[in-house]
Amino acid sequence: MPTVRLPDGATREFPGPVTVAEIAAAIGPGLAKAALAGRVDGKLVDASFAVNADADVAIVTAKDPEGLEVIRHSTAHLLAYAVKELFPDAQVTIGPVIEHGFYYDFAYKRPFTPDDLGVIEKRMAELAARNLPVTREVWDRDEAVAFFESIGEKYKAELIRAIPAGEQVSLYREGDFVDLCRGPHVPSTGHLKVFKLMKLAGAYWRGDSRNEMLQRIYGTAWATKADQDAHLHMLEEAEKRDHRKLGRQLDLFHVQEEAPGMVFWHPNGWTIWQQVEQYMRRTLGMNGYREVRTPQVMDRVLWERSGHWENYREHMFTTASENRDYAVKPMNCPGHIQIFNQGLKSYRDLPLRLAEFGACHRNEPSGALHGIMRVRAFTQDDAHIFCREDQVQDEAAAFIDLLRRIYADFGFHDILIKLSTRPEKRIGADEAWDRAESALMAALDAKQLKWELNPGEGAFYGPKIEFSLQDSIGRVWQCGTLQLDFALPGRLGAEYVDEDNTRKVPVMLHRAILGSLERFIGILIENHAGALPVWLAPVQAVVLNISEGQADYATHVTSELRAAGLRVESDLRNDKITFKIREHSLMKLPYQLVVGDKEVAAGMVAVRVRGGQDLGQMTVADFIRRVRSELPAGV
RNA sequence: GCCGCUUUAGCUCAGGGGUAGAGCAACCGCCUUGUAAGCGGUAGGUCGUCAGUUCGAAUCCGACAAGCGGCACCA
Repeated sequence: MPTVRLPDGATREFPGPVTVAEIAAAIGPGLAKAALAGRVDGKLVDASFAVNADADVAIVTAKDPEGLEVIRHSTAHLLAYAVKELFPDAQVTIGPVIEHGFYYDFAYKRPFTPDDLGVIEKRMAELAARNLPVTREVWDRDEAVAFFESIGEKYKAELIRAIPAGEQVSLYREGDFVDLCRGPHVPSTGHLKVFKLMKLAGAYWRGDSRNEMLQRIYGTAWATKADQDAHLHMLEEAEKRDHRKLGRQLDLFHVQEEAPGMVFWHPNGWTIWQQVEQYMRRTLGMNGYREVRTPQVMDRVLWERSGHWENYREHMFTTASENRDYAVKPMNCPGHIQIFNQGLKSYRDLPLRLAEFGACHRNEPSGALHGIMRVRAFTQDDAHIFCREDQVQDEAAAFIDLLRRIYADFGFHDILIKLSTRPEKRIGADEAWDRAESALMAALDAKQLKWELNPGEGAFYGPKIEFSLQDSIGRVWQCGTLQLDFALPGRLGAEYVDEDNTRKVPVMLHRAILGSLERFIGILIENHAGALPVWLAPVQAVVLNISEGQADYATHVTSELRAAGLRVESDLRNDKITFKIREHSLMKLPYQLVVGDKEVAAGMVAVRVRGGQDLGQMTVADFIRRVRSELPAGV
């Protein structure tokens, strides 16, 4: 006589064992139809799961987040079913739920084509329309291995073999298709109504590049058509923000075949860069950093001492001259240590903060390159803080404050923080790791910041904090980093004289806020969809004359604004004002200043804001005040 | 690096074994213009590169390169 307690607190008694589906039916026919799965004492189960003792039970429908997951998971199975029907000798592997959908990896003798995708999707729709029941079976592990081997599914057999012997495994059957799966799944394929296959890709078996490559099919699935349409619409919007597309449209930069992974910055793009760099330079200067510059190319011997030659050789561009080998720097730290090493340092010199807009080259694998986000030549807002161990916490705290102020100036307020602690392979004594990790934690906790622990993910030379920001469409970008380094200063011979007149090796903090400027500017472009805030916009305003008669006045206004430090162009072309406005609107300029005979007579400008709002006439001085009022406090 | 796809005019793209097409941009005229495209004309490409099949290749085959989507990588 199980008593079932529902989420609203109501209880119901049943005469004997009762399935989740039956409970739903007892509550109402609408819920019975909508029931996809159940939650029994917190555990997600199939609708067919029998409750035979008192329990908390919730009916899971497409409206619940778990329900949507079940739909996506079952749609992945439906995909595998359709593929097996169409391509019987394809082998199935895994098909998990991911954000917005699912994927399924197959092994097949020939690549799937985009045409196949359409055929598969059609078959999926047919199988869904047949509303085939999806049933759960429990098998003995060894029998399951034997079964999958007998039907030629060697990947599945391998997966099950990894499960401890003697355990039972669950299989799900729909029509002629049987798959190993933990479940739960929808009760029948008819619940799978809204899905779309999105793309084909290669993926390594078990995620290991030493293994063979499988073919992955990505799909999206939703509870309602409207949800899916909204998702597809969001993808279109994201595509419009693509920095590669906007980079061309707004004439910011280009890349070309002869320099893969390296950016040609055009005047507009370089202006953005300069705004970012100069802002960072000012801000670092106000926060106790000294800027330096170190060589691009240094002798192999130095890279051998730093350990790079041994560990990161494939990622370094090298060159040779007069029997000497050189490498183009992939990082700035060895160079900064050379500067630290010039002249004996005292503990009184610490902390010493050396900053560099360091142009680095890393020979990234060709497949990793992506627009200006992942490149081979990039510039970091890099700095290294040399300090005593007892200064780490204060330095970390000051860095976190600085980082948050800078992100806020760029309009990013949602920051995600992860602390990565000692990995298995590491150098340095455990006591040093204890102290370093707790110093970083203390610095975070002192700010009352929320952070996540990433155990074992630190660098071999020290723990680190990673800072990610969230953009206007919710995407997360890891930009900032703070890494403790116990190793490199010692390797490269850095030391200082401490209070007790003994020589000690300083602790070094590697830190960056924006990360790579290339990538950060890419993020800014996508975040703002190209419509950069006034302080970053390459051209802040354009002065447009209506007809030739106002050309002199327009030129005069332009030079007045430039004298005030604004980035202003004039457009005196002999075109209709509507045409010129359209062009500059497409270029996403923050302001367009229209001057006709009325403005000349009044000594004013008619101000049009990006987006179309007409502010009417104002004086040039008022316009300058308005623009200045829009700059962030830190700029 | 691996799998798949793509590469035609400055841009966006159509075409497809018989020596290339549109729109926009550019250039030249006309129009002197009031808040997102005025009108007319001209010019522009050895169809990514190399090699093959063919009487003939931008088109078919192959190699390479770059880009794109993933995977792996991201010190």
